[in-house]
Amino acid sequence: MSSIKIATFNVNSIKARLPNFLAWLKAFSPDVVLLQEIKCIDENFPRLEIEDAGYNVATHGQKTYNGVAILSKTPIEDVVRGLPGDPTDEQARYMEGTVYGSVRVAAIYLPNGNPLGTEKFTYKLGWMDRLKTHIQRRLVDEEIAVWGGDYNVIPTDTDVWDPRAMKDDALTQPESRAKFRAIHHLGLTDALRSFHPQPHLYSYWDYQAGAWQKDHGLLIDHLLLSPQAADRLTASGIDKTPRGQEKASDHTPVWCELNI
DNA sequence: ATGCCAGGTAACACCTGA
Repeated sequence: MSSIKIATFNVNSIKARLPNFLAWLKAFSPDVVLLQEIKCIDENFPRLEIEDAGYNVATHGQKTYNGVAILSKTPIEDVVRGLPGDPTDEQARYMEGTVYGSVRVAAIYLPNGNPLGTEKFTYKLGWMDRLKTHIQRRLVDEEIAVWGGDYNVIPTDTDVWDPRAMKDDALTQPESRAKFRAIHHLGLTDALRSFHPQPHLYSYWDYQAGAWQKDHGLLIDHLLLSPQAADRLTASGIDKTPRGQEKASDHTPVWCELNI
């Protein structure tokens, strides 16, 4: 029996983050990484640099916005790009692959949904319905599976520094929270919360208004585990180190460790 | 009430983010 560390990290542009990200890979040595907001097409992903660091790479990018990727120290098999359920959806926000032979992982960049009252919020809610339907279908396979990423949902009022500051935000709306709960309650386990139930743990701090220095954060990056993955969960956490560095992403990695 | 900061694109301003 050995264990693997799986981390999710919204890098806010892989090209802008490359030196920081390579330093983090070396220091933290995750076995699998789920990336969001790579903000480039597949051809422009810095594949060689990341392969040189010891990782296999699978990408699902697009120009300027969004984009997800999976990195693994082992080959990435059976890659599927895009979230099923809407053939007209061209935004690169979802991909899956199998790592370590039998661990199914998905990288998720759920729509932000702001501002309320626009088609952006409608798109967010529709995307969440599609995600729930898809996960429900995948759970039938009883695989060791991890759905990790930037869910753009603050699950409860204790997952934000001041709920009043976010009360009109798509991330805290009852509809957003209800759909997140519906996904969670399919039988998934929140890896972070299994070991760290305390309030006011954050994975995101705005660049503006000194949010990092004041610890005015949000918890929006989550790792949801199938029962078969949860049975193997041994540790989890948030690595705040990258957020404190120069040229940081506004997010920081959330990770879990599984026995395989 | 709004902008604050950061990244990308394209162009020397605007869009998006959460």
